[in-house]
Amino acid sequence: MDSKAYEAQAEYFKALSHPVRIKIVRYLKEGERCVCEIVPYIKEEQSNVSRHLAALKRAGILSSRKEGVSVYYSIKDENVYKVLDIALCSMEKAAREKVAILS
Amino acid sequence: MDSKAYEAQAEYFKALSHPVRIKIVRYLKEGERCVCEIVPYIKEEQSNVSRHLAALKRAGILSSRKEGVSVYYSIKDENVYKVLDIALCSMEKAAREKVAILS
DNA sequence: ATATTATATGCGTATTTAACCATATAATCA
DNA sequence: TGATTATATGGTTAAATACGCATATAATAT
Repeated sequence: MDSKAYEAQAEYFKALSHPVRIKIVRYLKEGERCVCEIVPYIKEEQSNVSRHLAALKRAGILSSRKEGVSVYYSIKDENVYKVLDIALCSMEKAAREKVAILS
Repeated sequence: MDSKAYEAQAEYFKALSHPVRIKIVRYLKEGERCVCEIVPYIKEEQSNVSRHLAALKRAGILSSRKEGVSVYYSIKDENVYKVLDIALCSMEKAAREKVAILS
């Protein structure tokens, strides 16, 4: 594995390294949503959400489709949920171990 | 899932969002290594590597153990390799699709 | 043609991150 | 004790990121 590969992988995780972006990805598990649905769900500035969506798209995690005046975003590859779930699992395990150590 | 959980997950991915840290994690797949082995492998400043190691430890991805003057780092939970591998897989898939579209 | 709505983008700023260099700390050895 | 080695940390700086506000763009409706 060469240095470009490490950089590419780092980019992928960088896209997932913000709570708003994690929240967006999880929200889209139910299916594609347009920006006008995502913004009120996320409860952040529209321009801010727009940039987070762009970041996720750049990383290849989301894709988008324009319909009239609306833009619909969706998950490009369901594997991202495996990534999220395994990470969560691992974190829960670590947290439980910490509890065990402290009690 | 509440906002703290999104932040915690984001922290985990932030720890993986740098090429040097990915490289360190992959290197440690073979087993624990001391800083004096990791630094020459990574070929970056010792202080720089030390901080990357600290970041991975803070995120709960690595643990460390002191033996004499040396500090040995190791993977805390092998699940991180599932995370890395699935992410890589997903990226490869996206890249192959791009090739298909362009040809 | 004008107004309206949905989304994206430019700009300024504050915060965070990464890197380097120098130095502190801690363990071992002579 | 003093020197040496391994690792971590303080300070500085440059670059990247996140955010808000204002505005551009593009599609639709009147």
